[in-house]
Amino acid sequence: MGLTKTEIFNDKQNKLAQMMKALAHPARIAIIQYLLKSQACICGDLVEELGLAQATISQHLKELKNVGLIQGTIEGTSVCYCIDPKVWKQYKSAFDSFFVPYMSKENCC
Amino acid sequence: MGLTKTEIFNDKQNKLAQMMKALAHPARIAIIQYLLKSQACICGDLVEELGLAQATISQHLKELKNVGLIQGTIEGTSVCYCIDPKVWKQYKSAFDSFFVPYMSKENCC
DNA sequence: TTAATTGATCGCAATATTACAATCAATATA
DNA sequence: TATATTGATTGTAATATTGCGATCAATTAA
Repeated sequence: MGLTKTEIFNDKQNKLAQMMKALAHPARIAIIQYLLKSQACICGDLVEELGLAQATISQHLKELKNVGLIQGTIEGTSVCYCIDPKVWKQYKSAFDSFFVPYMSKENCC
Repeated sequence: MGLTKTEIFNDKQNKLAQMMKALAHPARIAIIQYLLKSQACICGDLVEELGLAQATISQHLKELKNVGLIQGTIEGTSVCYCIDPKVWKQYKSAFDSFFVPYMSKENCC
């Protein structure tokens, strides 16, 4: 156990859940917000910005990279990270189509 | 360890991460989608709909209840669940304001 | 070449999550 | 009242996540 039964759900559900999971941590939210704001590419001064150890930040960056949300390019000894606009747009539209408006019927709970 | 350092992030970041986490499982995505579609309140025929054990569904429902996304009202022996439109709207707008459009600069990664 | 800087990776410890069988509590039916 | 039905809760096992120190690899500077 401890393992999600992905096989009983459809692709969209699994993908959306994975997207949510990628952002289900304040550090990763903060990283994305930082990259959104400082449009220009940012290397690991995220370590200073957020108050987490370098190894921890590196791990969160890896997770964001794994889902394709960010890219990193090596620049000398440092690595420049930035958001992948294409994937970001995919996320945006996936979330948009999930969050349809909801009106409860009167006869409800 | 194994514990998220919430104190170093701001309220919005923590809250948004928590919202993402609440939906970071295909079963909970499926439950919400089911409740969105069958506007009318639905009890635990979710157990039949999804292929998970009753105890597991109950646990996922509890998590969705904990964040306020759904409500349950007892109706005889069964419990009727439905989405809380107010909270749903809050989620919608929180996600909307996070997913701002992103244009990468040319000089970027 | 040697030393410094940067960031990835490994290994560990602590906690969280997922899933389920078994059981419990409450209501409904016979 | 006795039995069924429904769904919550408990306990347990397996796996995942979070965080960090230590180390490693690559590049840069001296």
